[in-house]
Amino acid sequence: MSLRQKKLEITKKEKKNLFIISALAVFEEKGFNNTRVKDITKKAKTSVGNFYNYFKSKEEVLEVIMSGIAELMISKFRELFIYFKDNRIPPISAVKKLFRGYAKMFKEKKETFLIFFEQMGGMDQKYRTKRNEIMDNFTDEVEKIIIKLLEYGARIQNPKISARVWTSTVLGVFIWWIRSNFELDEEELVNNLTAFLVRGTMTV
Amino acid sequence: MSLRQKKLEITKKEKKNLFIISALAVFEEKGFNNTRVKDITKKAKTSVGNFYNYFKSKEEVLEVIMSGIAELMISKFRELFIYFKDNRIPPISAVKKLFRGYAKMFKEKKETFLIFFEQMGGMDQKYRTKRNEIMDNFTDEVEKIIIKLLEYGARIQNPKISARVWTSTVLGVFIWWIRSNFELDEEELVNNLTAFLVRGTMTV
Amino acid sequence: MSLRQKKLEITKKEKKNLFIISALAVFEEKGFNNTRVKDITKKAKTSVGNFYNYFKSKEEVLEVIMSGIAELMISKFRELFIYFKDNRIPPISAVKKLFRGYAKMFKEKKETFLIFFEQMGGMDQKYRTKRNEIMDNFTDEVEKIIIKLLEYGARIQNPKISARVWTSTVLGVFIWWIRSNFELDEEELVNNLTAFLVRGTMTV
Amino acid sequence: MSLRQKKLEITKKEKKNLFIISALAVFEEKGFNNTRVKDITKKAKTSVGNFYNYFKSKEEVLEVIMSGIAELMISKFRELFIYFKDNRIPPISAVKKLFRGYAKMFKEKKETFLIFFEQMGGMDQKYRTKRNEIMDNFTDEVEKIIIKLLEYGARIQNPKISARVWTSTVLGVFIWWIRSNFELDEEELVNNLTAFLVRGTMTV
DNA sequence: AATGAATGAGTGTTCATTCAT
DNA sequence: CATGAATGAACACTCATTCAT
Repeated sequence: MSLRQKKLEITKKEKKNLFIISALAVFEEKGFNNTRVKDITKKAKTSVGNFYNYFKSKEEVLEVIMSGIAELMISKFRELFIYFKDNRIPPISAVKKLFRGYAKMFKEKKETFLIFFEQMGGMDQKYRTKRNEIMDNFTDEVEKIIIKLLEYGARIQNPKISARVWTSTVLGVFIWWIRSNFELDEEELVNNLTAFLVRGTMTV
Repeated sequence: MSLRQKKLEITKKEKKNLFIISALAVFEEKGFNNTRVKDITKKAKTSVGNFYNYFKSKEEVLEVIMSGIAELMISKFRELFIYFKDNRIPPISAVKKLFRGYAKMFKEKKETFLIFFEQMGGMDQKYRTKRNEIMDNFTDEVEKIIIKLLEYGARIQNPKISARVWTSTVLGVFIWWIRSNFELDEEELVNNLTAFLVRGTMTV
Repeated sequence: MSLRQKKLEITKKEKKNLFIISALAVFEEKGFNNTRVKDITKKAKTSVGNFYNYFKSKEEVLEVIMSGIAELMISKFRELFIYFKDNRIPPISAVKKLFRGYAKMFKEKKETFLIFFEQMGGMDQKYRTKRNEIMDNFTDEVEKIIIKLLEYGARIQNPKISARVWTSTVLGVFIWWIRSNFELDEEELVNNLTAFLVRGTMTV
Repeated sequence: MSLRQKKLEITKKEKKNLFIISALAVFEEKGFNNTRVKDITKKAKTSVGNFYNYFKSKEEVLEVIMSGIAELMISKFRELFIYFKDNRIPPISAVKKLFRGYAKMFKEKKETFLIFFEQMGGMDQKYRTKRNEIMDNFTDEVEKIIIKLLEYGARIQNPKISARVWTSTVLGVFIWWIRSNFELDEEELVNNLTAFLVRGTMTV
């Protein structure tokens, strides 16, 4: 690949990204179904036709966004799960660190998460299935935390249910936090969530 | 009003209900945006035109459904909150009774709740706002439980956040339960949820 | 035909007439195309279905109305043309008498005439043709006046054109009179119209 | 604005005009209400969707046409009224010149005028009101002729009525002329009309 | 690559007419 | 005769996608 080609490649990627960012903003405002391709291109300050030089359909943008989410949620998790492996960090602190990492991520990608959690269900079967898959995968990962916690306390709950509770709680609370425009102090939120989930899961 | 008119009135209400039930089933399957009025009338075994004798638009059915949900969630809550006022019932039992009541309701109205939680966000601003209002109202009610619980234990959490945690957890878990086709045993779900939330909220 | 049958016949005719009157009122207000059968039956205080016991279509009412107009215009003309045959009445007075008769008729049947002149053209080919036929027939009759007048003065105009001028003028002015809600005094209108048309047609 | 943009601008105006011309032809044939947007685009050899790149509704084409008419009638009048101001031209000749100008205009814009006079009444309240306004404005202008004529003869008529008579007569006769497919010789029509109206209005 | 006019299948809604009661 | 719910064909308008420039 020549230097010239590489440059073009980069510009192309940047342009594609611009479309994604524009799409996210509009989807968030109007919802996927009520967003016109023209709305996206207007925000990206280009023409409708040009959009189709980068994506083969309106749905494709969404798919790109969604794949990003799926990957992000899992990779972030793995990145943060490392704290649980470090025996010098008590598990509660590890949970806190994990939640702090997630809080940061939600803050940065708020539109993406809003679309994922609020809108994806309203699309069609295909997306609902995809969404549930992503949630299930995430719940599987979360189960690892539960198991780690159990090494420190007596289990009293079905770990599957616990994991589901964690997922529902964390995501539900973070989404509410986004919607409230991050009104509540991040540290307070993280502390409460940690205390709540850890205490709910463990017993003395 | 004559007897004949009364009868007609009843039939009309039943017919309207049939449309609502049919609409619910199709919305759940295809999503609101991908549902054609024809799909609804086909399921109701009648003609497209006739639909418009009962509703002035496709959106109106949704609005009727949504108003029903809002009312149902709150009225059910008030009906079940009575247990907290009876001093002979320990609060944990009261919570369990409440969850049992909700489990029953979610089971009966599963399509309605799926549409409410999964699809309403994907529609437009109007519906998102409405959904958030309903959730906020519900959270306000839930706060009453938290306050009741606090009479029995030491508060360690912001009750607003606690209420939000309860709402997110309960709804998230029940929706998952619906989607899993009620795989998990109801009693186990109720017990786990209760233990989790009560323990998470209270401290000895 | 038995007495009972005769009575029924009468009631039927009256009912039909009620529909026609109601239709006229609504057509005049909303225009034929924007009138719903329901509007007509509402005004007639009966049900949609019942309308079809008397007319086989919405168009049929219009046709009945139009036939009435055609007949009325010509029969009125013949009734009033009698003055021209009475040699004791000077032609100018005869014209005045004719216009007075027409003024009365337009006043009584204002809705009918408004529909005929203002709306019939906007319907389809069929009605435009019908309307033109009616106008042409009427113009043919009017030519008889021109000819009578010519016996009293020198002709300077093509009598076909004169007749057309008379028709256009008389109908145009009367329609304007109806629309202005008969603001102008009837006698003044008749006098002016007469002076105008007679003088325009005749020469000393 | 670049050269390219200017060219596009011109093409766009031409295209819009093509739609108007096509619409006129179809409206005239089928009537506004019986014209399908598809009929218009078929005549313009383009697609339904494209129509909506130029007009926001079927009604808008009509409105554009109507505004054109209103303007045309008045501007033509003002253009031709100049003859009345030139004292070397006798008023009868001025009237003739004016009618000649109108005859030409009616010939060129026959579809437009047919739609205006024959169909506009059958639409709804809005259009009837608009039509009457246009007619009233025109009648106001016509009154100026009457007043000019009065400088040459004795007034015997209410000038308001006279103006209305002129409007009704001229328009009625010209419309009939259009419908008869311009059978009658233009010069004869103009002469007759002039003689008729001038003589009807003036007195020795 | 960029533009925006052109395409046309698709959908909510209306309403004349029918029909069971 | 009367009622008004039921029918379904018809139509205005939308918008993702294509294509000529």
